[in-house]
Amino acid sequence: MTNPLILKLEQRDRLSDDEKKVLESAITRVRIVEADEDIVREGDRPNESSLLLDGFAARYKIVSNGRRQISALHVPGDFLDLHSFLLKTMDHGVLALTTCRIAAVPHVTLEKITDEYPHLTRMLWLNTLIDGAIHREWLTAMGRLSATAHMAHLICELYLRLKAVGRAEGDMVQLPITQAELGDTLGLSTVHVNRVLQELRKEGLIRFQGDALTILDWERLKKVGEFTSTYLSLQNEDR
Amino acid sequence: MTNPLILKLEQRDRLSDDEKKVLESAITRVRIVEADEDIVREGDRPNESSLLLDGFAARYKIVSNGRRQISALHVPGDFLDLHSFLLKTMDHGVLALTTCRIAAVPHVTLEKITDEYPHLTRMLWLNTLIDGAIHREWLTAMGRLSATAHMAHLICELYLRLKAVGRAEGDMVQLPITQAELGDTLGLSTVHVNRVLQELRKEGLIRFQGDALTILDWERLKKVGEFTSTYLSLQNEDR
DNA sequence: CGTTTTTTTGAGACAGTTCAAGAATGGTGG
DNA sequence: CCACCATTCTTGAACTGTCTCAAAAAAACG
Repeated sequence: MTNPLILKLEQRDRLSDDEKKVLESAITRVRIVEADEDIVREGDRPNESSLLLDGFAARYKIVSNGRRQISALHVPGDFLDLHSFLLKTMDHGVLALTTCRIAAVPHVTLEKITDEYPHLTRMLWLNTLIDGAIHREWLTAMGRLSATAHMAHLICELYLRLKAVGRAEGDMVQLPITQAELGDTLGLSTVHVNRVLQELRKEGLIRFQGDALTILDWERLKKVGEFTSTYLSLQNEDR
Repeated sequence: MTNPLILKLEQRDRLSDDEKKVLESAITRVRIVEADEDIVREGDRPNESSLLLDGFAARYKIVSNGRRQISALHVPGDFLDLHSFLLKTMDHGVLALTTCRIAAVPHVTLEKITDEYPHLTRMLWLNTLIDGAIHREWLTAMGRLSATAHMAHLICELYLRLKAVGRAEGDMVQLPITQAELGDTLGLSTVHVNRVLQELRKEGLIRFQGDALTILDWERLKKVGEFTSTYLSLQNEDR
């Protein structure tokens, strides 16, 4: 099975065989993290970055009253904390939402890549820029969309991101995320998440039973969520 | 007057004289953009990135009902769209909030830097990573803090960012931003922004008359806004 | 100084929250 | 493979933070 990071990057630009080899060999070890365990903790100063090979993970912060905000949801092929290479101190924790298979890429290796492989460096930089673009999109959805639109938007995004790494089966994706976790992502209460999902179901836009999320009406879902995929940079071009 | 970008980066790591020279000479032209004008538009594919030398600017998106969300506020020394170097297509617009002095850095020059100056490349990458860290912090504030706490948080952040590029005079900074713009930043209505500001004033935390924002009680303001500055990466270390 | 923009105030409306409890699911050990 | 326990989902009802609309006061601008 091919490395989902390479799959992800090759969607955005061509990688040379040499670059792919460098990426493959950048991985020192692969570990398993069980659901609900921390992968990295806020305040940590990692000397390696974690690449998600399998499973779902989330970046999160806890605020004073114990409430939690998820600032990113991650699917296979995503780096969970590539930014710790240069930011040094983690400004948030990263949590496994399901059992996760995680590859470690030492920061010394990343430094070497920046010294010797300019194009590959740009591709890794791009990877973090896409994270940023998603953050901006979430900010807009959170600040200016209704709860229902926001949820529709998130579903559109996750569907496309999963599809882009080969994790969609037709209109269906496995999305093992609880409504409480969705609430922490959207900044909503669990109760309201439940009502919003019911609305999307009643409208015939999605089916969501167990972990199986099915898109029933893509066009209308996109419209409800005011979704345009530009920010995901799914275009292949010279970078 | 020294380039505020160099001031900003030197706060995070040492720059060699050579690197500083490269940065200085990366600028092709400087232009003035008047308040309320677009600096870059959503959908643009710029072949240069804009560096803010003077003034205030904002990244924003417009949603269907005409409402606007500001996803970033920029102060001198900030790149407004360094990410367009690799993302290619702008996923948001950038607007001048005041008269702005803007330097253009061609993408071909940035490409050359990534080819030849690894450490400088990492510093530019870092710059975009800090943008991302701010996005995450805003997401948390927006999703899980009260309007008052969110406002206090934003004020703490802007004060520190302005101070970091030498734009604070003691406890005071010039902040020429309207309450409507603050609302678009926080995801609030103008009316509510007004009430929240009154509360912060009544509590003796800030003074805000005209454009002059004064921090009257930093410790208490930080506490109200649940503010910790880690995410701004104000530490000088090897990157 | 008149005009526009921004700030401030009041009052009613509503989207989303909280609390509480019951129903459905899913995983686990015997 | 079933029975049990824990988690997750669902529902109802009261509550509240923030919004909307509208209009006056103040400030900024040319």
